[in-house]
Amino acid sequence: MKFIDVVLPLPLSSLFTYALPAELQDTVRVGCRVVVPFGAKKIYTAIVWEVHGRRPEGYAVKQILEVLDAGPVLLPVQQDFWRWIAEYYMCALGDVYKAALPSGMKLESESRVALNEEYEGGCSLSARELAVFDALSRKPELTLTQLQKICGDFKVLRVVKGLLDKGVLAMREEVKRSYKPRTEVHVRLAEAYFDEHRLHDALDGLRRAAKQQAALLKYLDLADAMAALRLKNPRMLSEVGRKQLIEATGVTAAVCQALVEKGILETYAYETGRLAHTEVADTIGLSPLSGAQTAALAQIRHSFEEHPVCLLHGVTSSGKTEVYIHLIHEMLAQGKQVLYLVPEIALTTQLTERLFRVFGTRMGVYHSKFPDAERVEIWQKQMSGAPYDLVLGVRSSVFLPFRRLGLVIVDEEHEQSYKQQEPAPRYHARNAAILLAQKCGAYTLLGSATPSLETYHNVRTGKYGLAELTERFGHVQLPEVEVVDVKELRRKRRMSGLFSPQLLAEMRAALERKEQIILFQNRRGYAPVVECHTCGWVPKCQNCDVSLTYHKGLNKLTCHYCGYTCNVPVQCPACGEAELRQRGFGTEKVEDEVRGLFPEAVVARMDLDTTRARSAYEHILGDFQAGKTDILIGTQMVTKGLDFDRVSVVGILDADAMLNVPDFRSHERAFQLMAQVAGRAGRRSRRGVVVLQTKSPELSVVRQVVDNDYMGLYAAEMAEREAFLFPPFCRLVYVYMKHRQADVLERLAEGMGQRLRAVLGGRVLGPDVPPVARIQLLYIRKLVVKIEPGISLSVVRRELSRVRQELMSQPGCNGAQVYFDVDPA
DNA sequence: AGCACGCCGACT
DNA sequence: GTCGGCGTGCTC
Repeated sequence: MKFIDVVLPLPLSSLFTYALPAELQDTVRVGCRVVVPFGAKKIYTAIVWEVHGRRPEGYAVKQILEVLDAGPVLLPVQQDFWRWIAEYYMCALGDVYKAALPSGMKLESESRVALNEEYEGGCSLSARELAVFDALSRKPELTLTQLQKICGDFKVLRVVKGLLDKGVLAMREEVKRSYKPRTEVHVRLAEAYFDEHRLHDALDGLRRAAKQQAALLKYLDLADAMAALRLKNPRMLSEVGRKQLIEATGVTAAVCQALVEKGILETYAYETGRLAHTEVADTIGLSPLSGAQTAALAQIRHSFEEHPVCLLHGVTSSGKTEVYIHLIHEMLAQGKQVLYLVPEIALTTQLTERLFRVFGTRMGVYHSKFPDAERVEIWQKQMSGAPYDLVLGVRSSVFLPFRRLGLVIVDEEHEQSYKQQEPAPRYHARNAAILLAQKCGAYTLLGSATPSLETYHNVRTGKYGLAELTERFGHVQLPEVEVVDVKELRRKRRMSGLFSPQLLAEMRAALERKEQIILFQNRRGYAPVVECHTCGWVPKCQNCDVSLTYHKGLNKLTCHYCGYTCNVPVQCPACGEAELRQRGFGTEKVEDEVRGLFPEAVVARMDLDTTRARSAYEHILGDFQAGKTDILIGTQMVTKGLDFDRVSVVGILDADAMLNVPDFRSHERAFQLMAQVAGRAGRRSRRGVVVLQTKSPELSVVRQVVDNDYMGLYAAEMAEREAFLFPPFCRLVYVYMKHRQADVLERLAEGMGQRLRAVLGGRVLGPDVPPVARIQLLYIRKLVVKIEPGISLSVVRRELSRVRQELMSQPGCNGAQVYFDVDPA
């Protein structure tokens, strides 16, 4: 008897054991997907983790229902990788499974209910039961979700159960296959005609049907049929699409249909797949590198001789991409595969097209905005004998299978979007990629103009190698950064709304020269806070502990945490006065003012609100690149990896909004954002200008942005981090606790803090009330655990898990959530 | 995560 | 009295 241990797509850390029916003993292998029953009624797609012969004791083992794959969908190294993620980031293996596979590969069951045909009536039904009965009389079968929608005013499940007991209803579980291969109708010669004589007879018989005869001849031609016929081997026929045949013959579909009805040809479904097959016509070779780029490439190669990880530190617009391309080219020449990671928001057509021109169909793109079916096919292709050699992808593409991984590139390695926040696994794709590469014997190249302190620290301590690009491509100068003291100007009443005279002058000059402008404000909406002029009342979200943001376009107040939306009150509910005023500003207000100040300019705004639609992002960028837009206003979306040749002015409207974030990384992040957006300015012909508006021009970060002084920032920040013990001088684990009731949470958090301090002492700080203390009706508390070097992280993790277990098993903790964020971003 | 079982308030 | 609410614990 054989048994399998499987992973389920649930937040459960243990494996579950199932029995294999005798006929499946040999087909099931580690890494295959199987369908299993779980609990009273659910059915899940599980992954086979181990096949063994040990009968478990203490419970009745269930059998698996189905095997979905002939071979594994997962490589052994990925099993290792999943296990590492689960352990390191302190989550269940099932969480990793959920994040790793595209959802089309995880079928799940859904309950469907219908009237029981054997039911003969006679039961007296309650009003609710009648409602369910009526709904099912009209439709033959409904899912529980559909039924709930129809009978919205009560909990449908309980009623259904009652009716099941009475025999009125029947219920079944249906496994829905969400992934369907894309097919095309193809035609082939029917088997009966696979004989030259019979075929001749058939052709003769079509003498009076010239078009059918022509079509059949055309088919034989397209299918390369003669050789196949001679060797009597139907498998040698080439694939012929029905549409292809009709078009090539120049006839209507009816002609083809007639041949099918005569039984000469037959149709079948041919799986085409969704991935692009077309070879790119103008696949062009590599662009020659500049001297600096060549040197950087040599540094990288050299560095890889000693370190598996190398940082490419290159100023903005220094042409890092071209260096990557040459390196990728070398790797592919060695028969290796390359994974090229980019932040969520940087997957632009610009980059994709450039890579596509060089690597053509050897490259695949893995993006969460693409249809899931496409991601399924990329996964399948990676497991097949002819995988993509290069995958350009976002965070989750570290989970794709690679058999010959030689290099991982993590572009913009400092980007926060590499860290998954919610849900578990809260992994960092850069660090996960480094580990994956290590497991595969591959190299990792990290690229950034503004590396994270952690990475640069690793360079300094000799853990990572370093390559540098210190000049911009084509010797374009870095822009001049002009700092403007907004506080001073306000006092002198010289600000025009959000704009300083300096910024306005630069904008006017740029517009006159037909050059473009980028305005950066890292906050969306019109105003983040609305306030009663008289009593100071502020509208808050009813689910979260945050003020509501005013959106002028919608004329609504919305919560940026839960999406709650309401109308703007006509008068203050606290004091009855009618005058509400706005505090702070977002991109929408910037747009409003710009349109007022420059009515003749073409203005576009790019933030979460204007890029909801799939293609909006590309439209806005495309128009800007084509020069159709004069002024682009945006959040951090405008700071990423784009090269615009016509941008001569960048305005940073409110640096303080970034600098005042209560987080130990706020200055590092503000520097990164400002340096990146400043890097958008600068043309070949003339030096660009950045106007940096702030109320605190004296801050050293501001100085460092002006001087583009990364090393200055690094030194200053490292001193702070060392003095106050923050990464990279220690590791952090945040313990988050959430509960609907504030008092229960308070007790839980205190208990957790005390118990943790008992084992970890002063390394445990808090519990604290985080800046947003309540989200979606859940109150939040946070403990910070600082782990200095030399302390075993695995020991700490074990203690953390133990204490959570202990505390959660105490009564009164019902409904509480406790989770860990390891290496928080 | 779901889902069943089990224990207490407002209704036929 | 029961229907229906939610707290508790298990799922191979």
